Amino acid sequence: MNYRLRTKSAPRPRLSDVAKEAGVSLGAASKALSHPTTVRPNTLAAVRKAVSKLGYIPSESGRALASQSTRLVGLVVPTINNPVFASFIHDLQKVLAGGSRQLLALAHEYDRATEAALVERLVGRRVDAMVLIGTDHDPSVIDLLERVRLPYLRVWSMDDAPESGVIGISNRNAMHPVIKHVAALGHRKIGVLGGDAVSNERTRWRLAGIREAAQEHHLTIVAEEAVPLTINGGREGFRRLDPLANGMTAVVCLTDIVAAGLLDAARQAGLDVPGDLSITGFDDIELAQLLSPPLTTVSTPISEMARRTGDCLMDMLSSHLLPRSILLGTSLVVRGSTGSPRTEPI
Amino acid sequence: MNYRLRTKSAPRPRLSDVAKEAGVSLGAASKALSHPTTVRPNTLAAVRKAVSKLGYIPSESGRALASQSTRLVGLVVPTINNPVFASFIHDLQKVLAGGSRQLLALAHEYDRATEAALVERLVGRRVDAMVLIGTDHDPSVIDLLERVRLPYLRVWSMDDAPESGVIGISNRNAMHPVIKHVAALGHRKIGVLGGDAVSNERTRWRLAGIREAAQEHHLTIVAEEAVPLTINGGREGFRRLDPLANGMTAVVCLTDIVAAGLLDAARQAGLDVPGDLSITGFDDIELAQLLSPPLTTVSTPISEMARRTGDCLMDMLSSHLLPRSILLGTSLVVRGSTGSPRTEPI
DNA sequence: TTGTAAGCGTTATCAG
DNA sequence: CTGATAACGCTTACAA
Repeated sequence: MNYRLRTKSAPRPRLSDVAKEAGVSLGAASKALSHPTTVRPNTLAAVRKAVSKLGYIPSESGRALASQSTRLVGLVVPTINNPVFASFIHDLQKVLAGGSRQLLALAHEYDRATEAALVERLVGRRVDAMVLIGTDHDPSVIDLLERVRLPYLRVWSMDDAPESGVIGISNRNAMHPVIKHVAALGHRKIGVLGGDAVSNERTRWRLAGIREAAQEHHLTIVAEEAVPLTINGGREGFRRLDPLANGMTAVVCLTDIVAAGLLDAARQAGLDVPGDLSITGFDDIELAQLLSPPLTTVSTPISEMARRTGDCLMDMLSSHLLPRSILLGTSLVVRGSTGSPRTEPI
Repeated sequence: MNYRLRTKSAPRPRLSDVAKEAGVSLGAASKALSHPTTVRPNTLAAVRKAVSKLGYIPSESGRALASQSTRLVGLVVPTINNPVFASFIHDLQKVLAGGSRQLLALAHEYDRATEAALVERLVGRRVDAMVLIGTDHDPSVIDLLERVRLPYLRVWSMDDAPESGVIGISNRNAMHPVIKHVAALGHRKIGVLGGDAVSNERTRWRLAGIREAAQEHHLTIVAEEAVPLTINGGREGFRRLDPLANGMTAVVCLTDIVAAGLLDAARQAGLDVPGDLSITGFDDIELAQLLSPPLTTVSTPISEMARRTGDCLMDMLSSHLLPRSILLGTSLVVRGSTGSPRTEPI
């Protein structure tokens, strides 16, 4: 710390300065900038000239207060530090930019109370609309949103199939092809590795789908472990499941990240994948195809989800209509991490 | 689209409603909320009670206009869809949240003009401070920031070693250990794969470091290719370099992502890594250790960068002092993707 | 300590 | 089409 940063801070030009410079009234200047077609070309030109001469940049704060619109959309995600959410944010932001709105994204780190607090912050910021991940939230969250009548969308999961305001996949249904695939390869005893079912609805629904399908295909779920949804969580999961010792020939993971960690630990332990152990993931992040062997996983339409979320938001904001829910599809991507179990020991 | 979203929109309570409910003046209510210690306990209690009764949530718009502070920090990154920037955002946000500020992050997608436009948007939002990636920007960006006297920090690269306001690594120096390592393994002819040196200063400085070090260690750079900094860019890079045909035994990549793509393409082509080709990356993202073979790369202190950036921002905002620049260290992480070149054909 | 009142920088209404 | 003028919701001297 050494140099002084601001001295007297020459005040930034405001709209009234522009108006004065252009020789028009405040109102005319305002209209010239926000509704250029409703003023005379003369006026418009004069205002524009004054703007560039003064280097005027309109204050969104003032504008927000007067117009009751911040042009900000709030988003609360579990974490930004996860490729699925990062790319969702990235894509959504791109759509919103087209409508000259910006995305204010906050991370709750898988904590319900934090999520509720962040939503309140965003309400305080007077965002024009809000996007939440999933449909399972602290009751206070939805209460608040309804009370202040803030348009909101829930995305990612559509398992409980609400009629409107949700855009997402069926986590439950998404697991069926996975289990079918694993069963078809001849596996009979599997393990499952996911997040915390209590706090994570995606884990919960995927688990539900697995159980249904396992029953249908006469697969035995030897163990279900919950770990942090990180690489290290996956490694930890390998230790906890100890697949070989417990007779599993396949582990179904509820995210690619966790699968990557599990795969790493399995190979460190000298297992052959898929010879000794088959592994599946969920999300189909870029990493999945780069692993050795590349990961069999479920592809989720994140970009499309982002695009449709953006479109819906724009619609909601202009029409004040609540959009009908949208169910997006998923698909099984079979790669090298799954195969038939060895019938004989090596 | 079917249900009506808002009806008459009951107006949200404002501070004057709270004041009325609490039986105090507007000013007192304001002070009770923003400077709780400066009012009588009685008043404070009454205001708080009114707040919760009415479900009052202060408007940041109003507050921003009156206090001339949005509690928002602007950040412009190349892309959010890249683990290094995603985790930087995540970590920085966490630090800022501690100071009850929020991060508004925008992506310019490696386009200088877009970056300039985004900075102007953020200035329009009246963010309290701004963070830019790198020191190489359109002149208009810095001009604007200086003109409006907005505190800003530049992070990531510190190659041109400015005295203040920059937090980052030396990309140039970071490459020396890589080249030394490659040379020590016995390589003599290498290829280099990075982004576009014209628009990407990180690529430029890393390239500079490689050239210096290559000369020093008597390595020949057979080819330098510029590709998009994506997995597919890396794959494309493999085709363009065609390392074996051109006599290279190692390719030095300027980011892990690109290295991952190159590695994938190399293995697809049947090459043995590192037997036929050694590969190095840069960043040490999580992916690096999961590849097969795991990637030799340069570890960058992203979390520390984020933490120090956050701390500096807080300091700048409270003290109005421009922080002295900070140079952070990097380190070579040797893993399995580098080894001695085969002296004989197989 | 508390109340009063003057902004903060726009937009929007409503006469001219 | 333009120009006053009143909001918008809050902070902050200043006075009481």
